[in-house]
Formats: sequence, C-alpha cells, structure tokens
Amino acid sequence: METTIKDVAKYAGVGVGTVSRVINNEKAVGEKTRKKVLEAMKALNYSRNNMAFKLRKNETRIIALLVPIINHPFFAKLAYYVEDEAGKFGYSVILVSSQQRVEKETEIITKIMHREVDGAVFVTHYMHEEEDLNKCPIVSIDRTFGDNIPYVTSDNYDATKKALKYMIERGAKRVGFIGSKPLVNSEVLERERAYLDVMAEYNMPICMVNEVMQHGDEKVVVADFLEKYADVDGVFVSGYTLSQVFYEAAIKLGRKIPDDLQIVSYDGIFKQWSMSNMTSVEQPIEEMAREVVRLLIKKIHNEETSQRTVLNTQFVLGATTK
Amino acid sequence: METTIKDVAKYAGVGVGTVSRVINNEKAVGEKTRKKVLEAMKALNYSRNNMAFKLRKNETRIIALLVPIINHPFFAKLAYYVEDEAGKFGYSVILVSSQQRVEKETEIITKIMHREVDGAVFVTHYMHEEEDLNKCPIVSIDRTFGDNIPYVTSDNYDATKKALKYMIERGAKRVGFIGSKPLVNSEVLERERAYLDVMAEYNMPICMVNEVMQHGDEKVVVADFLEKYADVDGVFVSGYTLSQVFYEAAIKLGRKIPDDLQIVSYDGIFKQWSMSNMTSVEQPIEEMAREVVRLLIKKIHNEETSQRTVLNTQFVLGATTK
DNA sequence: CTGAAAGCGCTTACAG
DNA sequence: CTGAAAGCGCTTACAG
Repeated sequence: METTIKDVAKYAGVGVGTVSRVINNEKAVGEKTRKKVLEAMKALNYSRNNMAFKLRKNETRIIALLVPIINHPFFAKLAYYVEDEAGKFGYSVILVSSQQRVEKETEIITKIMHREVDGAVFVTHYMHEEEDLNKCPIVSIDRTFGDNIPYVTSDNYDATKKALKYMIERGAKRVGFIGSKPLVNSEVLERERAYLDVMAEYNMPICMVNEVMQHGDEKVVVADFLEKYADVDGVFVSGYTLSQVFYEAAIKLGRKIPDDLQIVSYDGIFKQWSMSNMTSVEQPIEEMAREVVRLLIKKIHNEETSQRTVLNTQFVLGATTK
Repeated sequence: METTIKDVAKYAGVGVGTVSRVINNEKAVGEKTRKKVLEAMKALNYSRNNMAFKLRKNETRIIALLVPIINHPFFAKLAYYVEDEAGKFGYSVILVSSQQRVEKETEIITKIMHREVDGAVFVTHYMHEEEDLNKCPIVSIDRTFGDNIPYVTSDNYDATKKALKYMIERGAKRVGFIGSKPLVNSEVLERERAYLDVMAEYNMPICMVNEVMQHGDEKVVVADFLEKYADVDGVFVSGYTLSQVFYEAAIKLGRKIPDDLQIVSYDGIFKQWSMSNMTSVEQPIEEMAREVVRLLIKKIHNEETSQRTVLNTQFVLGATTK
C-alpha cells in the first residue's frame, strides 16, 4: 500500500489536518510541528495522492488539445508551445488527434463533462452540436463558433491580399487560388474573400478551387486545378500540405518556378522540417499557441476574455516568387 | 452545482448504490428500477464525475509520453500512434516535450508517484536517477535502462550494416558515419558498432563523428565533419534532422549526390513533411508506438512483458545512392 | 496553532 | 434485486 496522509499523521503524532497544512505550506503551523511532519513525510516517503486532491478541489489541471492530426508541422509546433505555456500555469495537456472524425470532438466534450479535463482548445474544423459546446470552457484557433467561444487567429484577409498583390506587381497576369475549405465557420474563409476582392480590383478572372477536402485528397485536387487552370502564372496556396503537394506537381509538369509560375503559400515554411524554400505567409504559431492557452485558462476560471484575438503574420520571401 | 449520483438517487427514489450499478451496467438490477434510474439520469442530465471514480479505482487511465520535442517528424508520428493505440485501451495520453531538460524526466516520475498518470513511455535520452524509475510503470524506445524497463527498438545493427554495405557495393571507397550520441545506454549505439565492424571488415579508415549534441548543434557538427573528412564518398547519417542538415550542407559545398557522394540515413524519410528523397533505413514507427503502449499497459497491470522487443526496419531506396 | 469531523462523488462489500 | 454504510485520500470550516 502507498502511504497516505493518515500514516504520516500517526507517525508524526498529529492530526491529518495538520499534515495537510504543512503539505500545502500554510503559515499557520508551529515550527516544531512542521518539522515533525516533514520528517515523518520523508521517513515514510510520502507523496500526495493528487486524485484525492483534485476531487476535493474539483479541478483536474488538465486541458485537452484537439488537432486534426499531430503528425503535421503546423499542429506539432502548435502542440509544442501549447504544452509549454500550459505548463507555466501548472496544467498538463492531453493530446487528441481528431483524424477528421467528428466523434473525437464529441469525446472531448464528454471528457469535460466527466471532469477528466478542465477545458479544451479546438483546432479542428468539423461539425458538432453547438449547445453542449457553449457550456464548456473551450477556445479555438481560427474557428468562429459563436459568441461564447473565444479564439485567436491571424490577419488572414490582409496577409492574403498582400501576397496576391506581391505576385501581381511582379508580373503575374493570371492569378489562382487553391485551398481546403473548412467545414465550419472559420477565419480561414477570409483568404478566399481577399482573393475575390483582389481579382475584382485588378479585373482579373477567377481561377479558384476551394473545396472541402479529406486528408489525402490533395493530389487529386491539385492535379485538377493545374489542368483546369493550366495558364495561371501565379498561385496562392492555402496551407502547408497543399503547398508541398502543389509545388511538387508543378515541377513535375515542367513549370518553371518562379519564372513561369509564382507561388505564395499560407504556412509554407517549416525550415526544420523540409528543404523547401517557399515565399509564404508565416503565422505566429508560438504566440497563437500561448495566447490560446491563456484564453482557455481565463475561461476555466470564469474570467473575462476577449472574443477575438488577431495576431500578425509575416510575409517571408523565398525562391518561389520573382 | 453539477448533478451527482445522490441527486439521481433521490429523483428516482432509489439508493445511490443502485444508481451506481446501472451506471456501470451491472446485470443485477431489476428492469423497472433500471428504467427509473435511466430516466432520472436523463432528466437531470447526469454525467459521472470521473475524478471520484478514478479515486475509488485508484487508476487515472492516463499515460504520459515523454519525447525530446514533439515538433519533429519522428516524434510527432510516434505521438500520433501512441495516442491512437492508448485510446483503444481507454487511456488518454499526456504529452511532454522534455526540451532536453532533465527536470522534465523527473517531473514525469513525480506525476506517477502523485497518481496523476498511471505510467509513462520515455523516448528521451537524458540522465535520471535509476532508483525511482524502477518502481514506476515505465517503458521506453531504444533506451536500455536496466532489467526493469521494457523497451522496443529496431534492428539498428543489422540495418546499419546493410546500409553501409549497399554504398560500398556501389563504389564507395571512403565511408563516413555521423551521428548524435545518446547520453544514456541506448540501442542507437549499435549503429556505431555496426559502422566500426564494417570498416574493419573492409579494411577502411574510420571517418566518424558521433558526439553528444544539443538541439541546434547540427550545423556546426556537420560542417566540421565535411571539412575534416572532405574526401568521403559515402556517408551514413544517423537521424532525421541531422540528415536534412547534412544534405543541405553537402549540396552547398558543391558535392554531387549521389555521383560524388552517397548518403544513407536512419530515419531520413518523412514524405509528408519534406520534399527530400533520401535512401534511408525506415523505422516501423507505427508498430513501435503500438507495441510500446501495449507493453506499458501490461506493466501497469503487473502483467509479464518481454524486456526487449526488436522490430524490423525497411531499407528504402531514394535518390541519394547510386 | 491544532485536532476531530464532515464532505468531495463515487464504488463495493454486507445484509436483507 | 436493493439500500445503508463504509471508505478511497484528501481539504476545510469549526471549535478550542
């Protein structure tokens, strides 16, 4: 059997309340008593059973992080900083890859209701039932759920606009857009809006594929795009995976990059992970992660939070633009 | 207040024990009573407080996964499958990036002792105090702790030998080895042993750098290696990050790959993450992850486990060998 | 400053 | 089949 607070109390010849007080470092305890208790703890090699502690306190000190798939540079980096920031507040993080299965989202809600975690950050783009969500401490990235779910996002609209204009200024005459459309309301949709606005402004034709995609669909979608819009000389690719696939496919088709075809991607740069060198809009992943954790912890403690937090991207030049 | 088992019992006009029995789907409960309780649960929107459940059962149903850094293709992929496999057994996984800080390892031990997690899988290569470890349900990948810590690994020795011979058969006359040396006993050391054996067998000179490295040291180490052994025409690179850095550096130095310099790496292939196309020894990450989880769960339940599990790698041809 | 007791929300022998 | 009670290991008013 593991040694409990009772054993310590008996050994030290005091009450369990007293032991609890020294464990929790409360001031109201005599020097001698404290010493006795400390010795007993050491002698018995005591360590607190935090299951009991958590039950009393009614907090798990755990949050869940729900990503589409952890095995992806964007989400892995996010997870890294989420864990780091949560740790600063004494929280652990449970990792869940939704694998595009809706049940996984529901599972998290259940975990919250069952008091297995205190809250969750949702980085997924699937369906769900609004009603339950609003009762739970949940925050999100990019996704706009409703008034009760704070989220952090990046300046999707402005950044996309800037990226498109950059290619146009460098000679692109026919500019395309390819993206994976989220299933739910998301700030990511702003990228499409920016594209449409820029095309209107420059009086250019729309060459866009922005579809709901399953993981793995990228190749087909890219191939379709490149066939349908064979004459584009500038493309905005929304998302890391898509941009890698797109780049490869374009090369294979013999397109000269950037002379014949310029590319800018949203999230195209993960130097650590790949040898690609794309011009891209880089999201402030670290800051997004840290901020989303701070929001969640506030939410858990019923503090006020702002509903929408926008962080700035960076436009990073690479070898895929002129 | 959240509704408890007591509320349900009162509402249904039964004892709490009975409610508990229907929650846990025990057979010994009358049909009518069961129905009454089920209705009460629904009416009150009851969901069990698992903190209390866990305290009673003395199990957290959580395991910890300790990796050097989650933001890395190998560990991210591992994490993905660890989570998936753990889920099959009803376990959640807490993610911890050690960030090369020893305290993080100790932290996990503490979490186990404090009953915050039931056990842990260690994929790190740092120091620790043996004594505590042996009391805890811990399993590992590659690392050999001692008789009490089961681990899974791959056929490091054979695979390395095969890779080296492959280059030699294709004309390599001067073959090097570059790796990041683990701080602790690890099967990864077998790769060095294989290299030394092969060099002896072919009577070739040793061109090896196998040092303890910090994250970020790779560039310097690679540069040193390429300067010191400027005339190697075949190199075995141990590890993903190192192989990416090595490849880039070699290219920059004007080395023609594979004509002038062949490369084989251990863990060089992560198609999802990069556009590289290396010849490499591919570890069965999914199977390693699943197996290590199974081992841990057995350990948690005090079942017998084998101490060492070796899984086979695959030798995958890419563009970096002749 | 300290002890005895109640209680967090469950499960599980023990009777009946 | 079912209820009353004890207990999991803590914390926290309440007295003193």
